[in-house]
Amino acid sequence: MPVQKVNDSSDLDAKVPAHLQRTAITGLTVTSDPSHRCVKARVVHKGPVISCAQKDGIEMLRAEIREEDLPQSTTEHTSINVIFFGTLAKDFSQSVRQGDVVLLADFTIKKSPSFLRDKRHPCQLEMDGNDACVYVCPSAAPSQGPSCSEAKYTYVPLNNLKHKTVVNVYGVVTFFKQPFPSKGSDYCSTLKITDQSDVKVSCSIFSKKLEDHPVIFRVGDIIRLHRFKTEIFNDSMTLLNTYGWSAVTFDGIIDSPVDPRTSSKSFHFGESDKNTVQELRQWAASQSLISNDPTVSLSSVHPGMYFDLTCQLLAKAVMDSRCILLKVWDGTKCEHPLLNVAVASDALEGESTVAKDRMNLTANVLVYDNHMEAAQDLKPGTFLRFYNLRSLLQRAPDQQPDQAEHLSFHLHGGTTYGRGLRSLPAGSPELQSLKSVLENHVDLDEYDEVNDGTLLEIWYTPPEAVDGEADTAHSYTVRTCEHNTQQLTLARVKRSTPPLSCHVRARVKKYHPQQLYQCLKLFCSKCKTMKDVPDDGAVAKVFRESARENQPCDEQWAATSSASSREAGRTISMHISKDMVGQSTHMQLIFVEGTTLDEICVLSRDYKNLVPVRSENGRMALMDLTAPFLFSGDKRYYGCKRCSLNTFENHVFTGVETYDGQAVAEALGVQLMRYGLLIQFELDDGTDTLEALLWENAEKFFHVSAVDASGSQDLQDKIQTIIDTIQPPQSSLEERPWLDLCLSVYTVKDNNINKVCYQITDSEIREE
DNA sequence: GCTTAGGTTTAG
Repeated sequence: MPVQKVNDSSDLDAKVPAHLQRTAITGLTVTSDPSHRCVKARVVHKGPVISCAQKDGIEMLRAEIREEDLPQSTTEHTSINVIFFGTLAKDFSQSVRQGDVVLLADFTIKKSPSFLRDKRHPCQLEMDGNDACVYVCPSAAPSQGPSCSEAKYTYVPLNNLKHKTVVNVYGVVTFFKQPFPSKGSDYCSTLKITDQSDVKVSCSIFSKKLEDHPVIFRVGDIIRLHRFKTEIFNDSMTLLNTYGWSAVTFDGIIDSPVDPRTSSKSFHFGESDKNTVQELRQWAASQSLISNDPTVSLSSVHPGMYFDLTCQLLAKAVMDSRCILLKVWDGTKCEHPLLNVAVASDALEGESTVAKDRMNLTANVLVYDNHMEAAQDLKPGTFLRFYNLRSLLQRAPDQQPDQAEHLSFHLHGGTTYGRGLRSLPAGSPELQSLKSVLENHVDLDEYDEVNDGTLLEIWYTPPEAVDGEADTAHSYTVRTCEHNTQQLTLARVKRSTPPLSCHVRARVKKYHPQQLYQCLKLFCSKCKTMKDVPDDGAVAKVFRESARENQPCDEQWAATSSASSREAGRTISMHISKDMVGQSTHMQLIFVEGTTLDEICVLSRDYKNLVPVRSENGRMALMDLTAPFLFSGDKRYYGCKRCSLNTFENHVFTGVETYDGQAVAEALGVQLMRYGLLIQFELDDGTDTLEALLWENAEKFFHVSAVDASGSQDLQDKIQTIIDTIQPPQSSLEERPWLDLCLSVYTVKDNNINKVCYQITDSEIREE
């Protein structure tokens, strides 16, 4: 039943239903039977509508009413607190002003929890929206309070606080701790605020509900406190929240929108508040408290610092009962190598950080003890801020003494210096610059995709027993990774869930291809096509077909010389750009037409860079891309048939000192296919066997460049020699050397079926 | 229902 209005105080008496009996406030006791009673009194205080923490956030409002028709002698317990709940609280807030006379019926009588403090009345009245009824007679004299329905608040400057009063204040936060569990029943926020008076006041806020605590992001935020009581502690004025309190915060950035941050559903906020906030922002900007901001980006972190870090969560993992790992970034590159922390892949929640790890962008933050509670709730993608984060140089357990130490980050237990963390809403104005930095890194995801063969996540698990010999015997390979992961048996690796990275020690049981020249592959980084290097028979056929019935082409830009071949009717032509005439043959890019494969091979002994071409309606065109598009000394460069445009746009290479496959490919509209080495090893460590690819890491593994190997028998022999060492012909498995390998376990989609693959990464042949 | 904290560094 809503609040009902009457025009005159005497009408209130008329409204009293016949069955109700008017009762004096002074006479109310806890044992009074409330039924059939009503009270009539003047509203002397009306509080704001607040949400009641103890009653599941139900709206409530507290008012104080005073009995007026009293004998002179009566002075005790003349006023009483009334609590309105639910819709009645809101209705009362809107319809009743301080100074109005009200008639209340169908209340319940409870013991007053604040009687010892306010000495008002041993009881309080509680009015529930469903049953209770309120009649109000608006006061004729508006002088009792402001004309608006909301009470107007006055704010006391911090240098004018008087002991034992309840006040409203505004201030700039100069220190704060995130809410932490007190030794009592509540969470406690402690903060220090200041204002234009330059007086600093400490403040403690107790509340069971975390969400009721002030939402402070950084020093410099503006805070408004309502109904805080003043107390002297250690000769200093302090503020403590008291019944009906509220806290509202704003960011301290000048000219940013004045957006109140609060969990309170109903709070007063008007034009004068806006002004106060803006004045405090202006004043704070001139104070040193802002310039002492401890916020630091990853790019300027140094070892041993305590600092605040604003960042985005990429992934997280619980390490043990007292530690949780948060992998974060802020888009800036750290000057010091960053420590990667070992994690069980099935315990890691969030995206892969491989690409960012490689670029030294991922900070691994170990969050301890009391901070785990806040860290556990964070979802990957969330923006967050660490307060009083510690950076330390650390040596990874398997790290060589001569390698640079890595930077680790610890959010130690405890709350001193405001140590803690909290999430930041994505729309927060102070996140805008961070977000634009992160957006500049979108290409990283593509990078990740290209390198999906090394979806490296670090694996941590107690090692299984590996047989003694394997543990200590000399290894023919050495791992070059810097992460710290335990060595696993192959059996354990096969039981694991990808993606993960691990260390294994195994022998080569078999390898494929047995004909090693077949391990040389061509790979298109654009469409990911991989193919064998065409054999000479196939290439020779393309040359023969192009040369047949070929009429030399005629291009304005080219100087051409032609000669008859041994075969009747076939002309061999060589074209060079006219502005290159007279240059050394090593500096010239020569377009060759009408030759056989054998002939261009002979020519390439004397001419460094040859592009085989044919004529198409008199114009120069590239040959079918089964053939190389460039012969450069011993090397042949191939283009991707799918991705090349063959635009032949820029045949002019003026001033180019050296040609490489990439530069020529770009000029001709060809998508270069890169050389790679691909070998599959069947590994065996006695517990199990598995097929591991050597692909992305193959050049490092053999210390051989694939493109160089393509034109060098010596380098191909070198690869053969290495293979013959790790798997000597006719040897038994036991005779073969052990290999220490870093292994990446990942899945690929093959015909829509997820297939687990193993790839050897970060491992090299030991060069004695 | 009352108390809690009251800034000042973990030690992984």
